[in-house]
Amino acid sequence: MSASVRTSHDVDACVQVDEALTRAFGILGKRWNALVLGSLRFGPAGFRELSRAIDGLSDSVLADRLAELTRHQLVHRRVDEGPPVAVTYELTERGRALLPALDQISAWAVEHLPPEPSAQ
Amino acid sequence: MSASVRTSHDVDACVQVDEALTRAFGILGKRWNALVLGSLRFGPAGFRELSRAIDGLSDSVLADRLAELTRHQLVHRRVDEGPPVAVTYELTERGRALLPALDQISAWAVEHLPPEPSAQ
DNA sequence: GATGTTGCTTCGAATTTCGAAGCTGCTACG
DNA sequence: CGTAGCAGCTTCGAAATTCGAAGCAACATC
Repeated sequence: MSASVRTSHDVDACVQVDEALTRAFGILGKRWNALVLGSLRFGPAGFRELSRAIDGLSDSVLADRLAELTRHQLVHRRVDEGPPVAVTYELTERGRALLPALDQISAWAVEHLPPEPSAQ
Repeated sequence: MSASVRTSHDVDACVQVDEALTRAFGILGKRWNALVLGSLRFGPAGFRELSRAIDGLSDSVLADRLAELTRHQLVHRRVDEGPPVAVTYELTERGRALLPALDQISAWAVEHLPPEPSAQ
């Protein structure tokens, strides 16, 4: 192994551990994905509903994010052929499994992250 | 108020709940932040060390991310005036408080997120 | 049939992210 | 001394992403 000087600990070892984290934040690390999942936390919702619920998110990006989350099978796109065709997005089991983690992050923000941009 | 048709539940109510999540993912939702925090999980590390540990992250972005995380007081920048000046980054208490959540996300990825980009 | 709502898509512009290179300060080698 | 190397960044355009506004088809409401 290319063992060079280690100042404190072997950082290279983290790379393995972080592989799962890298995969997770390949999805969650995009600007609105976690918020979309968070908005679906309490039940299914339609496109326009989500668009209004998440402030600052444009339609084009929302469509992109929903497609991505659907592709990763975190949300499911259900089409109800009415006549008034209605599209509903809801979390899959995979998506629901992520909710406890999101709750924990939310709790962390409440406890440790001040509302101001850290200006205090 | 503009109360329109609700298909399933009142999504507007989520906005309040998601405020903490929004704040959290204002930081974690940027492309490398969570990985940087994850790399500091096991102890302090230097700039170059982090640069090599996180594959694909360029120096310019790393500097940006470290500055941001430092501004939010998630990491602490310690300067050891040698003569060989050494800079060390380490998690603050606020940053350490986030680790359990990151571990949970990592565990979720191991259980629910296949290594392939959802192609299975 | 005029207006409004839903579920998107397309467009060009603004913002962000990127990699490569460069710079200072120090050590090590010869 | 001279060259080489490493640490810790900063600067620079180029590429990728994100943005808001507008448009469109299908339907409901007035």
